[in-house]
Amino acid sequence: MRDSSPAMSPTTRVTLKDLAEHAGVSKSTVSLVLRNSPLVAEATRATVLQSIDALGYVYNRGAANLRMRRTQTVGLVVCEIRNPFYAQMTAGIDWALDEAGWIAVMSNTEESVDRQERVIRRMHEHSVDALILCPAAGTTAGHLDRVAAWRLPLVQALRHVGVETSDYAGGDYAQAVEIGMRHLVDLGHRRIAFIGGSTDTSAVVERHDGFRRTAAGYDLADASIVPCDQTRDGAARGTAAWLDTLAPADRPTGILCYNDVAAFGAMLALGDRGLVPGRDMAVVGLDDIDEARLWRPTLSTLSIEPHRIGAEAARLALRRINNPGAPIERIYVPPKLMVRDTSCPPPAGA
Amino acid sequence: MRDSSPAMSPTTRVTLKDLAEHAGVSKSTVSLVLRNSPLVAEATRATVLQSIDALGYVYNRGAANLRMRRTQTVGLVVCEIRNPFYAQMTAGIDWALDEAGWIAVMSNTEESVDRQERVIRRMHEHSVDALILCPAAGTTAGHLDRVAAWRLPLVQALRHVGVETSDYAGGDYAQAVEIGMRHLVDLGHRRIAFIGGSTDTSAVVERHDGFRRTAAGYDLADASIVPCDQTRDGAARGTAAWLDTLAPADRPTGILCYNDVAAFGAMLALGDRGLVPGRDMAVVGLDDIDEARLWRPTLSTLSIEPHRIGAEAARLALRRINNPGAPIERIYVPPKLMVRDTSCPPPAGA
DNA sequence: CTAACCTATTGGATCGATCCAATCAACGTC
DNA sequence: GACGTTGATTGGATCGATCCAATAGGTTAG
Repeated sequence: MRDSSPAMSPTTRVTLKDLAEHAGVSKSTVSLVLRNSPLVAEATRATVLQSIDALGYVYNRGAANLRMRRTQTVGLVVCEIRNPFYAQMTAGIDWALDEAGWIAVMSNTEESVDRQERVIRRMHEHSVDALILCPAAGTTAGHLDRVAAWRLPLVQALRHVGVETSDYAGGDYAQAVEIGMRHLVDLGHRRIAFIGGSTDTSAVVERHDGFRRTAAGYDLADASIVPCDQTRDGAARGTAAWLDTLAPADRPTGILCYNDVAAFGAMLALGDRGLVPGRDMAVVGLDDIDEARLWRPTLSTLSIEPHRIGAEAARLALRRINNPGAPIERIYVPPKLMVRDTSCPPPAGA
Repeated sequence: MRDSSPAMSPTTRVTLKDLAEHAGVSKSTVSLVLRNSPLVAEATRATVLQSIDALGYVYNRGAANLRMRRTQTVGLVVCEIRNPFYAQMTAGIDWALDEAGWIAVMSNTEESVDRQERVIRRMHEHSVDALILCPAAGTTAGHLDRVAAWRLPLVQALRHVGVETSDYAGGDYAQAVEIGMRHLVDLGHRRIAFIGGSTDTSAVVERHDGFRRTAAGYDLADASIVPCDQTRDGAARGTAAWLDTLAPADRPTGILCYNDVAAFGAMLALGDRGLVPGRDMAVVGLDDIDEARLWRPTLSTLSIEPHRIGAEAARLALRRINNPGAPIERIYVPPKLMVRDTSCPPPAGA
């Protein structure tokens, strides 16, 4: 729809007042039409709607926001958008906001707390109605007090620092480990190892504990944890060193890995020792990154569904905007098992 | 900094008027201090600054924007944020905007033109000062007319539909092909093939033409194009079928691929035929995705530097906001050659 | 005929900043 | 002592919407 009134001033925007004059009603009435209030008569509404597209009017949300104290925007602060995980989550948030007619003001912190503090303040200056935050590494609960003092609704996503004071949507890693373990047990494995995790961050502790707890519920011959860095190289070296300490008969028949990247590292080490993943040893990853289904052999893993987590986070944000006093809500999206090539029963000999 | 005035009303925000009363000056003066105008006396400025943090004042950009007709926001419309390429570009845009004190209103279109139209309008309603757009597949020049009619500054990034009417920042694919070719020639190769590209989209034509043009400049024994789908599987099948038609002596000694994903597919086909990439045949990709440096053998490729392209796009947007009448600017970021394991001279026999 | 009660519409105040012309104080000059 | 000049400050209009109390017309009831 091009602007059909060529006489219209090029520099200034068409306003509600212009519409009112053109339609021969008051600007209050025009405003009611814009918000499709049931108060206006059908005939009047039609006239106004005609004027709207005759003049090519565009709603000025900024002006409305000043009066309404609502911007229909949500601030989204991501710790690292280049990480496909967070990109997926971002897509999920954007999808859910778009459905509701909202839009996100976004910023990437690159894991810098300073930058995070800066953009959060900037977002508050822009009066976002809520904040969805993946806290940068090093964020403390104290940093979030400021947001609370502003009474700015906050939802943490995928990561959190203290889940007591704000809504949260994330993946259920403990359950993921549990499902992965059950999958291996169901395939007949009784000697299972967990590869990866050397620090004592919450992410590591959660998985190790999950592994130990689940292992205790089954009658296993072995359930050791191989601590190592959860990078490709770290897992490759860690797995290699550990395998070399074991007699073939003592080797586990299935391994569960900290994440998919670690799983690829572990598979490298297996390959070097002539062990074929999915035949000589079952391997299960965690995350379901793209490579998991694209490489050969395809990797069995647990999907954390970051897209869905993002959609849930957006839902929580909108909920809290509409009901600031609602009780804190925490959502742990259940993981989904993706069975692929590296799933197999224990080899016949074992 | 917690709010130090506990008596302050919890529901309403501190305004410039409150500051004025607290500091005993007029709101005009406070406004001047906020924009650090040289007009105010040093002593007055100090008093006002004290009041600012005594009351925990936060600037209301929405209100200012109504008067100034500037929001200090840029709309960012991405065709698919889950594609790491666009995620990188997004990070670059965000980085450059943050440096300048601006912020992005972001939305992902998932390649839907409808959704794109919707969010662009929404962004205009929010009065973004400029728009950075990676057009969704299927976008026509006509779609962009509306933006032009609104006089909303537009920058296209990474993709474009008609580069005549708006600023643009993207990668130089033709030059990338040229550099890749020269790299192979410098290594001693005289039989070179190009793998991938079956449609006649601009992206394919640009690369095929670049390949032919560059090939013509060298004295090569062979420079064939192997058209096939640029997916992993497509390139694997295409490469396999093509190799099987050739006598070993007629085989090229180096291949250049449509992109890294196609390169991985081609390497799969090579491996199946007992050819080791980086020893029996040189392979060069294009894009430099993460997998290129993470998998074994590591893949030589050309980096398109999407992060830098994003930063350039942001720069163009800010430039045009400040100078709407400036001439159209088009930026083609030069590709960077990443030499890795798959680079090698032709095998001794050839 | 008037009161009561809908339904549809409206004028003017308001949100929180900026902008501009006007004012005020202080000082030097003739 | 009147006047111009410079520097600092201010009141009030303004941006473009919403909100609210007021009102105009029309119908029905008593």
